Amino acid sequence: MKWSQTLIPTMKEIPDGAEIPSHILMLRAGLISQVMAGAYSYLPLGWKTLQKAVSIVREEMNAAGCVELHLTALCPQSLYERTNRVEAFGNVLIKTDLNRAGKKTPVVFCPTHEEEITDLVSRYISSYRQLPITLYQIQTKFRNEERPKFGILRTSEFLMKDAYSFHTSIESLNQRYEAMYNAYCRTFTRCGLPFLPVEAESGPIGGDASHEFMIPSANGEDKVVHCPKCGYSANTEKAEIGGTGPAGPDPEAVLKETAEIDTPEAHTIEQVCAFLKAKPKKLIKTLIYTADGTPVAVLVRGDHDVNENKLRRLLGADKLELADPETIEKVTGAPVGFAGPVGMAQKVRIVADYTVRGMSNAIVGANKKDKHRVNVNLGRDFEVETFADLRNAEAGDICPRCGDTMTIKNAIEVGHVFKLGTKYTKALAANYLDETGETPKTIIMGCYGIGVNRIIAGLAETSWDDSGLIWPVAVCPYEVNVCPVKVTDPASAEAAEKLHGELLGLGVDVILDDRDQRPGVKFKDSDLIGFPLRVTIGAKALAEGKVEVKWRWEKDPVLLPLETAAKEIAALIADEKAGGKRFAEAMKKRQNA
RNA sequence: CGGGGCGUAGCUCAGUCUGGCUAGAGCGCUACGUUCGGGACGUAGAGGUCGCACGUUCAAAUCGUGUCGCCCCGACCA
Repeated sequence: MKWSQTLIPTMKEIPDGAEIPSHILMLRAGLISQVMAGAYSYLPLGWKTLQKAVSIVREEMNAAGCVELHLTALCPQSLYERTNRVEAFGNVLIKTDLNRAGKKTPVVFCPTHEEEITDLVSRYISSYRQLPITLYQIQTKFRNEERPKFGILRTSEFLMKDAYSFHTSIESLNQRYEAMYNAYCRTFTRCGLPFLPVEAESGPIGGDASHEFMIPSANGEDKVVHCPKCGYSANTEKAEIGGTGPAGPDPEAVLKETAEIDTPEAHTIEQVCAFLKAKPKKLIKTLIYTADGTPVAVLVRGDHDVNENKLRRLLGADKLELADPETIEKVTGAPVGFAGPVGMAQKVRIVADYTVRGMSNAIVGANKKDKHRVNVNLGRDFEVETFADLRNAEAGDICPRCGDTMTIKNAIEVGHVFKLGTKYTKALAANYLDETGETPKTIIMGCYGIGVNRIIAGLAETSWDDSGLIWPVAVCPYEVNVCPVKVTDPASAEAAEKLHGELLGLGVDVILDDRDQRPGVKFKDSDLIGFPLRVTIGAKALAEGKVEVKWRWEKDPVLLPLETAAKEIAALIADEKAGGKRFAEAMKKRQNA
């Protein structure tokens, strides 16, 4: 490809509104262009890069024995009603009506495809002989994000590889799950991404049934808990906290007289702290939940957050939600914001996080409007039915596996593997007959997603320097940029054309910067876009029959003889494309620096 | 949905507080010339309903009300 014949609108300045590296650099390098909040067009360079990620994903899926198909992006809403997901998705689901002959058909833009694929399977698969099977597609997904942000990291329209496996047994599902897990590791490794598989909240089957693949990055929206010693990694919804916390309050602590005090208009932790000049750590947060309709009081330390998944498990509840204001008023006798555990045990069950056991002279709501109670102590002033790990993990918490201290870092989620069980197959009657040919059985299902755009965004977010982006050969706009310093010099132009042609013939993805621009402009653009390899053709070296070859992440070029340059470059590229070792090493160096 | 910020040339922005002549700069773009190994220079040009609507005023980019859009923080996120 010749530069002058494609569209590469690079920018010198930081576009208004872009704040994080991947967003700024992808816009500046002319890879993407914003259409509206949460929707970006892929320009030629961006599209090429994305397609390379798509190819790697496809190759690995095929190698793992998955079968590609293509479902529709539009789907009748009735299908989502059968799985109750119109309500579950709520505002995230983008709905519209098809108007045909004056009759309206409600349809949705698919935010995912469990419904469609399961419906398909229910119609075409009916025998154990057809199972197991794993079907996948690479499709645009639509989700009405309340707040799209960070360029292409969070958009309303995005490309997803979604795979679904169907089984007759848990063993078969487990096998497939492991195969997919490994395929994901290979995929992200090939893409040059520094990924971290973490345990995620598991589905109805329980156990280690779900993993997310994360790219550690300061601008990631998710938080992962990581133990540097044993490698335990989990997202914050899932992360267990080691140990059972303190056995009781500090024995040295002097238990003070409890008292009720006025705290007018202070109904948040923040307001109470400001009013009493106390730290959130001194407060016990009392939250009223309803578990399958029954109210329950949950206590955590003021600076902690309740983990609803842990709470749900402890209570064994199907439906768990924060109680509405009327229920809270009925249970506590006070408006929202003044709940406390004193005297509440008679009314509802009280459960508490382990940390609460170690608190003394705490501040709690007084169950009266505009009143709190200070110097409250466990055992003397209130009782708790059950202590458990009920909060989100924090940096410094104890690792549940090895007992060491854990850290927390931000990360971008690029993939998710999940054991679904029979949630959708049951709802959509996807059944099969086994060897006995008797009662139909429900198919067991797994699902596996990769956010393909996020592979690109993840690379752009983690791989750049002051001059611009730095792509690995496996995922890049063009592998080689042939850059004649002066196109008006016939010898240079001719040599560049020749090399460009030879590289094309050798299967190298090459672009020729044939623009009549000053060298500075061409070099800056080349670095900004981040082509892995640049071949500079200048008059001086050319006079000796040489060209300069430089990796984007290296400082100095290497001189190669023009006659053999094409072959040598093609070999270099093939080698780096297969292993990505040079890129990985350079990335490690940058991260350490 | 709450809080904050911003809409002026293709891009980045000044001008708005304190209303007033033909609305500006840099980059980019067009033409010509000089340049040519890390974002050159000169000359001449093209390019704007100042987001939109209504209002106040002799007069609105500037003031008021409304509305639309974009960005950030928070809430939400199978």
